Amino acid sequence: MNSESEEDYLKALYHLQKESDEVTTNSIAEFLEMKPSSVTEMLKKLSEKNYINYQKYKGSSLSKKGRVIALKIIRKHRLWETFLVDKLGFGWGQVHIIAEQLEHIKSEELTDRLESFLGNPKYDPHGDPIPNKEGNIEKMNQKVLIELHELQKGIITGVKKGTASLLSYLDKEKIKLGDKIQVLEIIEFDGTFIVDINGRKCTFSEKICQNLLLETYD
Amino acid sequence: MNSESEEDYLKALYHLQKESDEVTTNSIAEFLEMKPSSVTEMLKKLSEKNYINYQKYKGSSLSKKGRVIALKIIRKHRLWETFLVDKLGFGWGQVHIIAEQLEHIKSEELTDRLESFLGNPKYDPHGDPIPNKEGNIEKMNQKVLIELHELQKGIITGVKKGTASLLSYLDKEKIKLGDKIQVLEIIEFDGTFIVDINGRKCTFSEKICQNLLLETYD
DNA sequence: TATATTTTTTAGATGTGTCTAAAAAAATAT
DNA sequence: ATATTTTTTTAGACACATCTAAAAAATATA
Repeated sequence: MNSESEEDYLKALYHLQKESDEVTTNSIAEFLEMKPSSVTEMLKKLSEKNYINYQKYKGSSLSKKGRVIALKIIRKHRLWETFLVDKLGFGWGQVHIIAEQLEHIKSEELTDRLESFLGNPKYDPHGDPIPNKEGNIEKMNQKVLIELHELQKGIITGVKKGTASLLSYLDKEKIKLGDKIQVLEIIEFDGTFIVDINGRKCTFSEKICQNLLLETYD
Repeated sequence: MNSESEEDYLKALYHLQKESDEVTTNSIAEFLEMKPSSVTEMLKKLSEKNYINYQKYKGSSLSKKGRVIALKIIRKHRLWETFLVDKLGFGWGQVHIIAEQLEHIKSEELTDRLESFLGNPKYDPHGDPIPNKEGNIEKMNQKVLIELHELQKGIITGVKKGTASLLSYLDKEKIKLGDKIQVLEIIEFDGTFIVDINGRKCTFSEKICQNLLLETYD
């Protein structure tokens, strides 16, 4: 049986791994809002359990076993989000925190029954694919920043074709591929996005938002 | 914010208090399957937080504040049980363990939405009353042992009128009012109940079951 | 390449909730 | 009324997951 903490780390690994195959200790720490030393501790434990491949000072990555566990958590998260929105009438922005608790409830039968109660949905309310019982998931779907709603989170994965200049702008602003981003506010008047990047507040024009690609996560 | 552990203790206090007003440290330990020393520790903490009245070597009892918290947990537990049975098609015996996890999910809005999604039920699938948002609950409903189903749990609260002799029988068997009981198996052939009392296996004839009163709990 | 900086790990501390063993208080029996 | 037993508490230990501060390794820079 795995602790909630372990599950959170595996989920983090999964999301961060979509960006680059080897995940750094610091990026996990930042993602989970923890200190790198705490992450190291946990990485040792997860490695011990053969959930991840980890070598001191090198990065870490999920093992097959670890990925299956991560996908089971993500499956539960997305099913619960679907339940909260479809059945209980919650709004998009509200379901995150609650689903983060519900995803740790342990009962395979519960998950399966929930799935069929929801009509075997293929996508959650944000359009992200729901892994199946076996831990298979549709290829990740990249989104344009402008499609995100308030409070949604993602990882920067690239820019639209022909906008390399945007990359250099981001470079100047010390924003890199793989950075974690959360939409804080969308100004209705001009479509400006106020986002949080690595704890720093940033303002993006509508044009930037139309060209910045990211992978959302829950 | 209270920990799951604190919530479990308050809930235990609530259930045990239905039997006698002052609850002993040992009875809590037995109820929660923990060592008395651990219970003492927690009682000190809960007392510190003004959730219980506690005096060394005397018993403990819920404060008004503590009772409200306990009832909120019980409310959630019974709503989730209703969800599991009514919406997901679980059987009676299966929902306990799952609801014990779900009852700790923290979101008032979730609880309230769930309640209205379920059609504002007044009773859970076992017939136990569901406390309302304000923490009011219908007078506890005492049941006859024979009404219980397999795996259901209760606390012995008395015997039917005119069966004082049953009490002396129970006395001989070292079974007292306030003892925790769980139905392990019901023999269809003759209606015999095999139950667990304080970790000890016991067999009750149908006649005994018709006369033994208890308060069920989840 | 030598030095400085950043990243990662180690060492040791803390808080929570549990345990065991022993001491203290209360209840029971002689 | 005293001795015995039971209950409850205290004292000290441990596991878990976190932290801070310092050391070690890797990376970047001059």
